[in-house]
Amino acid sequence: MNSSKSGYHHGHLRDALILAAAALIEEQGSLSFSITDAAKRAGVSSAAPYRHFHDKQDLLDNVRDLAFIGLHSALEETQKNYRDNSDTGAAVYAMGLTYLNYARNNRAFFSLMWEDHGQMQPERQNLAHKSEGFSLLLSSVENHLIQGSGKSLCQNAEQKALYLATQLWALAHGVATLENNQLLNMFDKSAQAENILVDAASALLAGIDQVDTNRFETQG
Amino acid sequence: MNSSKSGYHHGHLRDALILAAAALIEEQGSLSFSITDAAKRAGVSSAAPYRHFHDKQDLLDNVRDLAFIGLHSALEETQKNYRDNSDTGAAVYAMGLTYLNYARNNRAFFSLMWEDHGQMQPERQNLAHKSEGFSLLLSSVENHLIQGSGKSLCQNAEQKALYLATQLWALAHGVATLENNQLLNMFDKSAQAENILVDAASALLAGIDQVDTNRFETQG
DNA sequence: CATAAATGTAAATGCTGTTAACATATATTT
DNA sequence: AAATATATGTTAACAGCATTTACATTTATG
Repeated sequence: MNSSKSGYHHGHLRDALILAAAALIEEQGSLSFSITDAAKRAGVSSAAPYRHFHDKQDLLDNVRDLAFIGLHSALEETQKNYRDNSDTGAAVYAMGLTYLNYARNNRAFFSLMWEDHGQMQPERQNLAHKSEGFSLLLSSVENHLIQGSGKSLCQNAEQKALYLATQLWALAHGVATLENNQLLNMFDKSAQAENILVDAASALLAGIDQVDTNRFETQG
Repeated sequence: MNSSKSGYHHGHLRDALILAAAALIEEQGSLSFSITDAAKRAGVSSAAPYRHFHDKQDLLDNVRDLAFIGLHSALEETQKNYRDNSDTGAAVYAMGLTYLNYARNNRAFFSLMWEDHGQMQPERQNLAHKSEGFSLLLSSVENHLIQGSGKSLCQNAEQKALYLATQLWALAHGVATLENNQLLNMFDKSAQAENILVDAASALLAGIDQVDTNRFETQG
């Protein structure tokens, strides 16, 4: 398992190519790197990658997996920091802010994670990674709802949490996406993404009991 | 100004290329059409487009303009339909739903409009089109705030409307983007994009007076 | 140790955006 | 109307790209 056993065989080419691609994406801020460049960076010829990946999309899929791991660990860290905090709402906001900050600090990765760049096959979606991140947000929301109601979750409360978490995700995703494309403060020059996200999330958490409870009552 | 004056000169090649590109984008659901295909569809050689567009991005910029016109007229139509409706909140929701429906019915256009596909120069952004659409949402929000307070907008109310409109835009954009990438009901299978958007927007409109008024009071 | 499998290389293919040299139609000037 | 400049088309070429094929070399296996 040496790095360069012979000078001919690489030893860790698969991993090296994923890291090379990730580095190129970060540096160039876009997904339009070439297989040739990634191979060059790993020190092999431009055909070598095809021994480890079916095509460029396959390589990108593996970079995407890496990106999801990064986001997931950031969310996990945030949730850990709020474990003993009695302000369960603040924990929910913090999850949203972590999402926003990840998007800001990893623009191209964030785009790669969520955007369907033309020809994504369903099998390549990797639902596991996506659901793991959402589960963390969901548990924060559930924790907050328990705190708010004074009792444990019951009846359609689980569905309520699921619905609220989806709303919060959509909100955070919109803020992060617009911010990343330099659109969010195009009109309101003084607006800050963090404020917009937290204020809107506050309204969502505050409004959940008033507005749309009926949707869940009348549904079962 | 004939369609084909001589068989050699096209007559309306510039417009024909924009329409051909738009058609290819719609058909293929992505922006990865080739100049050659667009030229072929317009009945000219693959080098002819370069007499009318500096490069492919220039052609895409013109397709984007077309897409913005489509969204703007849809929003304008919706606003017109709610002009004499006393339910000003419903008008705001309708603007969001129009945005969502445009995104659904024009996936690739929607992506082209907002996403920075790698190398967008600031000059090519066409701020006018973007701000025109936002202005329509903003006026709907202002109208709702006037209705709610019983008096006309005063003090920092304009800024409040700007801030709220930005929040609503981010929300609608997030819902539309996640929905277009088949992510929105990945976890909550029963969730409908329309419900998520309207319910969350309701909470935003309901919560604006309670939660973050202080941000505007302490700011001036 | 022989041989199969894995993993590298070089060369070729076809598609792409783009440019250069050239041809023809249209507009303008005399 | 003839001469000429400009606009707009063509064909042929270029480099860069993803990908494949034929071949070479190293590693693993019986």
